[in-house]
Amino acid sequence: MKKAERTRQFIIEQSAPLFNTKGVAGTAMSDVMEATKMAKGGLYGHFESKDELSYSVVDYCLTKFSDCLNASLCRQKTAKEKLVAYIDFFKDPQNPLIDGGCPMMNFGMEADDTMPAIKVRVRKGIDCAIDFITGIINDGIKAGEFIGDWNANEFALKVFAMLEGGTLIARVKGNNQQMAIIVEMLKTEIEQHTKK
Amino acid sequence: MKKAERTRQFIIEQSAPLFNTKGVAGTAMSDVMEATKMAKGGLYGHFESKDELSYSVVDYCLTKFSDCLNASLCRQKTAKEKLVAYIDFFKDPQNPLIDGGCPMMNFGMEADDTMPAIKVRVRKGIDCAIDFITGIINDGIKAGEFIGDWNANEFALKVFAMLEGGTLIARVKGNNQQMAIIVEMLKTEIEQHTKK
DNA sequence: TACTAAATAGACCAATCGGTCTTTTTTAAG
DNA sequence: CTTAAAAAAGACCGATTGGTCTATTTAGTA
Repeated sequence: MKKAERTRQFIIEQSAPLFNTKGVAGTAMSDVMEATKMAKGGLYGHFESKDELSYSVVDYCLTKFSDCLNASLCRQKTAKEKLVAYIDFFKDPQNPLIDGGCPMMNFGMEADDTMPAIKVRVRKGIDCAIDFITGIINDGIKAGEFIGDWNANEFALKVFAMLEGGTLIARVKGNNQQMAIIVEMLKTEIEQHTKK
Repeated sequence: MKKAERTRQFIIEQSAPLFNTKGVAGTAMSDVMEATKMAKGGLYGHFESKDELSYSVVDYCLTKFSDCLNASLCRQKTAKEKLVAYIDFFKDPQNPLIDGGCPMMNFGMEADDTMPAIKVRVRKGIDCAIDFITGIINDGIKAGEFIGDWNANEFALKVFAMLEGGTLIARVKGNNQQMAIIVEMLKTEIEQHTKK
């Protein structure tokens, strides 16, 4: 990897927590300068605008999210274990993977009306997330772990929506009490659809 | 109501859609000037800072949300009808009560790490919302509409989390398909806990 | 080690930011 | 209608914004 490419990646990684906590509009290039200890000229040699940097940051956050999730899940063997691991991945919004919380919610809510380029990235992230859960459930049905008439799509959607809703509550309230209940409810529902 | 108070309210009402769509950081006082057709001096006669205006806007949005919800629910007689009406209130995130979508999610996500004064307001809003659902369910249990061993708190939390998660999905994807499924799932679960 | 190309620094820019203050206009009571 | 007070306008302020450009430093190769 060339020097330039390494530096570019370094800038993205240092900027990600900033954008994810303060938002795109709330993050100034002076913040990025401080976080990277680089001068303005250095930054603009790698990104032609703050917008372009923000797109790269969103891509990085979503990819990191997906990568870590995958890494966590591939340690599990059965579909049920994977499903539970997926849910547990969200259970502590106070200590998120990237400072600021879930990038899908952060960037999604900021971008929905005003930043189409970011909105489309988040949309793909959400689609991937739900499809991923659906896939695990269908695998479990095929493997005979789960009962056959479980609607994989519906439950995947329920899992994702409840986890994101729970993230909102936990972040705003500053504790994970409600999130813990949500996680328990989801696990109970998984148990009810597991063959004995 | 004095002139000053009317003007103050006018400024808040005109600003609410701005802050709710573009965010606090993304909304400039020049935007508020344009929306209200007022000059800077006029605005700062009613609010000592942009921050103070933003707090009033958040309060206004949450109050409007709560008021409209109450108005919608008090038209219903039974607890079940109220519960269904509550859910239906969220079913079309493409056409929200206030431009920009759900203020709890919009302001909550922007404020969670950086704006404690807004965060505390949203926290109260979320608590009220969940308590409100819990109350409806408990009323329904007492009235004999719902089965007795239904955990009101848990289901209230589920309703709120799924609706907020569904709002995120709908806003980012630009359609209500998933939200419609979520609404259906919730109604089905209500039906399952209704005495026949 | 010398040299060339890539990478970075930082002075600089116009535009915009949130906010102030004095002047002017509007309001409402007598 | 007069008048005193309230409300609004808009010129103005320093700070900060995103972004440019040239001089300088660094990196890699012959």
